[in-house]
Amino acid sequence: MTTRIQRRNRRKILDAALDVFSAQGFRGATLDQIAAVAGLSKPNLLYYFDSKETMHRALLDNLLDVWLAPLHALDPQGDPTAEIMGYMRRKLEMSRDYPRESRLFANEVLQGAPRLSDAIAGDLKALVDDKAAVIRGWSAAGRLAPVDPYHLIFSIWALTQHYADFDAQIRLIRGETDPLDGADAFLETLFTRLLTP
Amino acid sequence: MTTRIQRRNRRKILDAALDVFSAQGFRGATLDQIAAVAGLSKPNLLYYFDSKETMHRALLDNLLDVWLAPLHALDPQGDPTAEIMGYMRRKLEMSRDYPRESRLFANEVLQGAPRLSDAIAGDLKALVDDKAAVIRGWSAAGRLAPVDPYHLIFSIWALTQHYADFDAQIRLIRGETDPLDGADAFLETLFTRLLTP
DNA sequence: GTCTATAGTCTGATAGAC
DNA sequence: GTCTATCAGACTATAGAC
Repeated sequence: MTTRIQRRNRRKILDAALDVFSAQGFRGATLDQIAAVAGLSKPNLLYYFDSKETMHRALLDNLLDVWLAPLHALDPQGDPTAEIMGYMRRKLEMSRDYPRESRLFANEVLQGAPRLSDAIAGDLKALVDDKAAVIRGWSAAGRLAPVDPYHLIFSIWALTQHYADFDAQIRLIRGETDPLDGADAFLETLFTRLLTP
Repeated sequence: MTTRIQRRNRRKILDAALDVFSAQGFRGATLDQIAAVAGLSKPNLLYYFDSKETMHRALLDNLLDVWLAPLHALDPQGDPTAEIMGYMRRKLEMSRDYPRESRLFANEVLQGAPRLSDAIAGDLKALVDDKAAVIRGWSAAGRLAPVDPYHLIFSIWALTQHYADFDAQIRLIRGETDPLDGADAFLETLFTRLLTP
């Protein structure tokens, strides 16, 4: 039996954990920091989650569905250029709306994906292989410029996630300007020129 | 007076430290790991470097010169497209030849650039502002397609560093294929199409 | 210069009162 | 359910023999 208070506390803890894990990585984060952000005591955190590891796992499990959704939505029946541009736009929106999730993911992969290799080699690889075949078909039919579908997908990841993951650097270089200001127009031009047959 | 043995040991330690810091981040790394990789005892590490922090600093200081060199080499007198393509190629080579350095840098920036903000807001910003002005001039003169110079530079960083920083993910998706296989041809096409007036 | 031993601190997790 | 107190292990750094 789960009460309303329990659900609320679990959510508060996971939100604080996302704050800290995404900013410090798994080993860099401490339960003290998470407890402080959540406004709860350290033992209280461990009443809701068995361990630091469990907390982190819960975040990654939540993350993966959200992370795969935009690519999942790429429709083989749609217009090729419009579908890929739409995918790019959705990924850029995710960098704007969920920068912490992007950095949580980046921290993991950067450190060799120790807790994500199963998910990446499983669900993510299957999804990418599937959509890569669709894109290859579009190119072969002349409906899209000939491009390597894997590098195309990687380039969308790299360009959109960069704005969340390297936010600190971009801010220091651009000063007052919002890091994402002009990014959509730039990426729109970049991919339109690449994809038009 | 610095002996040959001292120089050799310092180099061995820094190489081991780069291995571990780039793979685990600053807090994730331990002196035990670095000592094991270097083949020295933990107190011996601290004979050559005052602290873990000092070791990390030494790596970052070395890194910055190497990191800025490719953009520094972008020549205002050269052919616009050739200069930018050359810069992109040099950055991609750095991802191939110095992936650990790329990940060391990525780890730092991802965690808010706590130890790099001065260098980024100083030397790096000055260099980027300088080269951005050059690129803007080229576009205004019609020698290059009109592009936002900052986003152009960010896109080169994002696309080239992605192959080093997200290497684990790319390997899991591509299997046997070398992550960088086909990357040069893809990026060549992408930027040629973007930059041609 | 390099080692073993260890001091002192931080951190994840548990015990037990309320 | 939530807290204070605390344990056990890991970690950075130092002391001191050789």
